[in-house]
Amino acid sequence: MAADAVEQGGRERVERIVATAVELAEQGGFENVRLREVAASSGVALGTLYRHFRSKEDLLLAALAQEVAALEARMAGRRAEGATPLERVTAFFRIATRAFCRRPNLARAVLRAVASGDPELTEKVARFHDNMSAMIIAALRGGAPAGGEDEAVADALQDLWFAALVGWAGGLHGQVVVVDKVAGAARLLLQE
Amino acid sequence: MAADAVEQGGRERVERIVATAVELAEQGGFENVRLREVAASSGVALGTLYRHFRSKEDLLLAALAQEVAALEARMAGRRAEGATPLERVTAFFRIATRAFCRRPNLARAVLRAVASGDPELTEKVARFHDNMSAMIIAALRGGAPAGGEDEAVADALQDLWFAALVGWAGGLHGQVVVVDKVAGAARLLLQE
DNA sequence: GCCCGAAGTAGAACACGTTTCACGCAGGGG
DNA sequence: CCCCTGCGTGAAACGTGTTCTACTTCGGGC
Repeated sequence: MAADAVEQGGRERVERIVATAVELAEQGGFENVRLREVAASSGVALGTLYRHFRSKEDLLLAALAQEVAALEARMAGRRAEGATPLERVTAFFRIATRAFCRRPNLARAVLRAVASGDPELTEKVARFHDNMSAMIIAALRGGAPAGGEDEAVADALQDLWFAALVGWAGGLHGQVVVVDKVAGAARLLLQE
Repeated sequence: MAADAVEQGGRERVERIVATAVELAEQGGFENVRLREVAASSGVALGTLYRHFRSKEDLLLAALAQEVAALEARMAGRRAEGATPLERVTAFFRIATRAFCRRPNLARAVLRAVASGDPELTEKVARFHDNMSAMIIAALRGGAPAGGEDEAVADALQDLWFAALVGWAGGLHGQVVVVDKVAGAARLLLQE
């Protein structure tokens, strides 16, 4: 194949596919990501799409990976703000929630992919989970201490966050409630 | 129409439909619940099925409602076992988890329906949530006390349970881990 | 006794995820 | 040089959720 520069838009196929999927998901959520349209809009054949992604959910998981990477980059820059673990972890979830919910339709679509329960995707979901855990633990320990239950607390908070987001996605409650739920649980968990 | 007794099997259509869906879900999970087959197997037309249920997810939610009702009936009979709130709530989640995971394929299918994020189903999901909350709170307070944060704790534990079940459904971990996650969080939340 | 509307039926039709097939094209090893 | 392999293409095909249409049937109110 010709040099990358000759590719449409200069980006690799996979990148283009994911970008198109994100765009469609932003506009109309999960159902709006029609794979024929993703393929056509990315200037790619349907078969090519399926060569790189096992399923629609898999494709949306790639979008999630992008978002997590962006969040990681953002968190890497700053020192954790807040004097106590509770303050720091609350601040982290506030940022993460805002970032995630900024594009509601995309968020809902991605959430649905994560919750699909497809065993093919377990590994990727687990990777996402680990990345989040690392960030949460980093927020809990801001400086040095490293409490004994950090992992357990981080795990619980992440699960809580996920469940709250699913509730948000279904329209059960607003974005603020998501943060409040996690923050409230963190307060109890950290006994402050 | 003739008296109910003349209906096939003596059960109403809706009952038969849900029962068939449960059966198919037990055997092969979400994808195995093919609506044409549900209809045919229930001795009903496809249109009838859609007159009673908005979607496949809606149908599976009805199955969930059945399970919750069964769990409620079961819990209503016994007095909450355990001396402390922690013991009681842990026992409750052990029972609930076992009941839910007894038929893994059905459980996964139902979970997927709950997590679909369909706004049409929000109300039913909320009702399910409320029923669970009531049972959890009842377990927390076994006799009298009624701690101030009971609702918050119950809510957190339910969310945690849901997230853990999604992880279980995806194959991330076993049934035991589900109970352990909830129990561990309960231990921290209740400060014991 | 008759009519109406609700619920049911049979079956076609549509949309979209997914699979498959036949083929092209480039690059690298023999 | 030729073939082999891997990626890509275009299009057809399949299965299944969902919708639609035309027809039937039943029970209750006039």
